[in-house]
Amino acid sequence: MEQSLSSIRDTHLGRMLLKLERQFTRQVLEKLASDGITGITLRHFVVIPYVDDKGIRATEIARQAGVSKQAVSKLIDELVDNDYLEIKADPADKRASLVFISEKGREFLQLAIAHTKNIEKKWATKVGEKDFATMKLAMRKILLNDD
Amino acid sequence: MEQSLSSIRDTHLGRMLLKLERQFTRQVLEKLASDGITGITLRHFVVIPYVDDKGIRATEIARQAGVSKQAVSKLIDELVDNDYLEIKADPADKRASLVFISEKGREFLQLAIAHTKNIEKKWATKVGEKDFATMKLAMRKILLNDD
DNA sequence: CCATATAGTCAATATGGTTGACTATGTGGG
DNA sequence: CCCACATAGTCAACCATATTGACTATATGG
Repeated sequence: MEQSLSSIRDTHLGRMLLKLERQFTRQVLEKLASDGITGITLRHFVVIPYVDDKGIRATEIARQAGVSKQAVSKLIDELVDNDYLEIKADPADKRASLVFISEKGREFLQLAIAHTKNIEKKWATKVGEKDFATMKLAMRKILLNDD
Repeated sequence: MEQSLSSIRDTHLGRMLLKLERQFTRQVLEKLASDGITGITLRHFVVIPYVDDKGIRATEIARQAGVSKQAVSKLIDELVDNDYLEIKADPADKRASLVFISEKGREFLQLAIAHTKNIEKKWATKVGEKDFATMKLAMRKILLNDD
């Protein structure tokens, strides 16, 4: 039993995933904070990756991201309040708005991507480039076709 | 920019970690639910791995797990209510209680460990045993010595 | 034996999400 | 043409999970 408990504590995959995610998130946010980026957290990345230059509806983001439209609506509001996104009326549908990324949003994205890559690089150094690449590929494969 | 956005969407490490963790958690909980296990969720695993046969104090779990003692206290209460844990007065300190795992708790643990291993096995099959092992080892290494 | 630290609880608050009800607008079939 | 029904988005209520602060009871070292 002791054996079982300690094996859960040390190598339980679920907890490792959780801890790594928190660590990664925290480090990215710290870097962004030191750039003076405010009013944004990583939860906003539920929305951001779905925004493109053609404009997208809140409902569409909600559907694709798998969260409620109310949650997406709130995230968009916050991002608009901080000038990272812009919304325009959808000419094709008076009920809808289209979400676009702003200039400030693009700048923020460049920073976020750079920090993300730096932290990945740091981690890659810890475990070796090759094994790190294997790890990421394995993760992607699992996500690609798991029930 | 499109390139950047889509690269974030598809391979951003933070989101992969988050999604994998949720997927793993959900699957374990589904399995446990189909065993008739109730009143327990994976957040209780913040507490469970620290319980051993010698008994442990709530405060000590909180310290080691890095969460508030209030949060741990609530988790323990729930686990005790559902008979997965037992608490006894600490003979050495009248302020304190010691947390032990119950018989029901041991049975639950066996199931949880089995399901965890099965899901890991399923994932290992998807990416290959060798790469899966590399992935887990890499994750452990990163957790071991990251700031 | 008192000053201070510690174990644990209760309450208030923060955060981040959900579901439900609603308004306004769009759309397809009689 | 228009009505029934679907859809975009908002507002409000609620829920889950954690935090911090204030408190009580007990321990302990100078």
